[in-house]
Amino acid sequence: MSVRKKTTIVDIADYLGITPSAVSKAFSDHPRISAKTKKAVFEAAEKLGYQPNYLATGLRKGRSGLIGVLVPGIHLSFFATIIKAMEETLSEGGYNVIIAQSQDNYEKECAHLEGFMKAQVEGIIASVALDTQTTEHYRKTGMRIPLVLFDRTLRDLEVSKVVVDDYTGSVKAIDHLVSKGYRRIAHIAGYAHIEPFRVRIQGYQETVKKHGLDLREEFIIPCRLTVADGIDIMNDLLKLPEPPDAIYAASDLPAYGALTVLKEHKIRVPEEFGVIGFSNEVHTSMVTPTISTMEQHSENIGVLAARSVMEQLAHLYEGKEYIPQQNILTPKLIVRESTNRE
Amino acid sequence: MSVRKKTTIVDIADYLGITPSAVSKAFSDHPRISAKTKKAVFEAAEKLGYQPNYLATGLRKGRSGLIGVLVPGIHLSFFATIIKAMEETLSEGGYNVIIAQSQDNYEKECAHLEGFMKAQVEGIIASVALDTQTTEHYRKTGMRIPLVLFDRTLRDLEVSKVVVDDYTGSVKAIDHLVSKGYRRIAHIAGYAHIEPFRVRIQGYQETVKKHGLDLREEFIIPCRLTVADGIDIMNDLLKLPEPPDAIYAASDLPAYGALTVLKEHKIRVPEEFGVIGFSNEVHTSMVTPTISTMEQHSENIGVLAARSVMEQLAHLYEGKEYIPQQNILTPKLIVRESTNRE
DNA sequence: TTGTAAGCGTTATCAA
DNA sequence: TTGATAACGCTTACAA
Repeated sequence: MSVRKKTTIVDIADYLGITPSAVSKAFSDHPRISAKTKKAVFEAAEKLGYQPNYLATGLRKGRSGLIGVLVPGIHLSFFATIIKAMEETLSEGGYNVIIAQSQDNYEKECAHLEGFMKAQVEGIIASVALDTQTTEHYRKTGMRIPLVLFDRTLRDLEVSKVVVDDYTGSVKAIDHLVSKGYRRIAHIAGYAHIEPFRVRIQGYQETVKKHGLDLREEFIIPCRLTVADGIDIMNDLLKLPEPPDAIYAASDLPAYGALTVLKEHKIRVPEEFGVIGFSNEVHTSMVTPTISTMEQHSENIGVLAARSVMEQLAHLYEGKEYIPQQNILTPKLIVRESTNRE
Repeated sequence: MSVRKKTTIVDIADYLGITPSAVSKAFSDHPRISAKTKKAVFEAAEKLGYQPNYLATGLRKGRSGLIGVLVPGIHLSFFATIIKAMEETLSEGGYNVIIAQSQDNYEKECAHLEGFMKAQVEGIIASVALDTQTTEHYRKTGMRIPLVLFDRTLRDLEVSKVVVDDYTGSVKAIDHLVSKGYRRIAHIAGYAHIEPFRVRIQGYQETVKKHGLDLREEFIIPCRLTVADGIDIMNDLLKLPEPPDAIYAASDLPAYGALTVLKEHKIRVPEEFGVIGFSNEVHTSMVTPTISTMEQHSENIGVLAARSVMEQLAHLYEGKEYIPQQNILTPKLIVRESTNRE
């Protein structure tokens, strides 16, 4: 743990009897520096254990090489998978990734956004907290540096977005349930102020109507989409005078919760009751019965969002204008046991 | 996306007709600066939308405020949970977290370690890649800045570590299986050059011997601990002239893989065959039958590792020596259906 | 209580 | 082809 001083370009310069500026040029492969000097510099760097100091470079160039990634929480496999892909893509692009979690809390979201700005991140990729009702903080940062929102986006914010086509997702889910003969379909929903959940609800409503089924108020239950929520809601639904015969959950977690309740009540899935989730979380293919769901291509989302910031940055540094882009992925229905009857 | 210039302390100084140094002192709550000036500075900062530039501060103070976290992959819920806790703890301590993934690849591990040094991280928390057979790169970084290894540690590296008592974990797992009457226990193992896996193997061997059961070479199968590995290995085991009647897997992923094979073969779990995993991954409590496992307290690991770097850093900046610490957590047996017979 | 000035490690501009 | 110099934004002795 010795705090021996780091070697700098000055050390290399002294060592070789040249100036720091020559060394700097050698490293950046400046055209007007002799091959001989370059070689000498590289060797000296190796020998002295030189590591460039990104803080200094960043300060001088006005570029930190940092991208901030803000998500509700890393423990959710959906976000974990996306971050994994983002980190890989950004890292290949030469960026370092700094990560923060809002824990679905608005204040934390603001604080971390500020922290990112202080750290001089060049761009931000974010998925908004459930508690967030206002767009101001994102608008402010989006005006200063490239901002890409994914999955949990805000409707009236004109920034680049990477989302799945949630409307189509709902349509596919409901169409599927109906094709399997389910008629009284309830929706365990997310909060409508967050884009994807609003759209999923809308898709659910319109598709249910399309099939001529009646649209019941009590069949749409917004929640925080946890396993516990799924359990509570399913219990409540079963107590209704006319309970549903299927649920479409906006996330796989409450879908699983609902499933456990059905099992407890010895209601056979899929024979008597259908269950479909959203996201294709790992557990959906592991549980019994396996849960039908919508694949969201999380890896893709990560890669696209990462590319999107990097593109914006590239444009910016070339002095070009950058127009916010929408990347919309089509979700894919994955039929598993929980709906596959007949 | 306007690139309007950022406001600096100079802007604030000019605005107030004072000097940048006074502004700087006001922000750092310097004792010898008037309350009036401080107030004026804060108001001006607010008004002008000032954000301190951490690159500049970092360069000047020789502290970046960055901690590097290097893990094999974020998608594994074990690591995701740990990172979640780390980020929260470090963020409370005023640090930003930069994340990188080795993808269990030695070269990537080295590259990211170097990247961290260039980014001037103040400390590093890491869990080593499966492919890593040498300690040199970690030793080198550990000599320059505080390094904390967790879970996947290296034996002959004297740095701070946060691990679970893997030996005890094995003992508890085997004792439990034996108490349930299983006698021919196989071990789906990790690679022995990584500490926790070596120790788990050792614990397995000695406990099996302790119970007077015979220790078969073909009952210890090292692998990369994926679901697929679990499937392949279970298939192979069933082909043995004398197959095992239980498996103890060093991870919950292959444990699940093995389980699917057993189900396919209509071998009843736990009646005819016992399965126990390690880590208490989410899926273990969701699948049928639920899988017995060892709780590793991943959140705790994250918090402890985070605190450990911060402590080392604190000591360092106070000029004190810091002695590497070992944090050893005791794993807890979680009995579920997959072993709970009789 | 505040100002002056140097410096953290790099790079860009200009001059040699 | 290389060197001198200033600057990026901030902190910190030291001076006033």
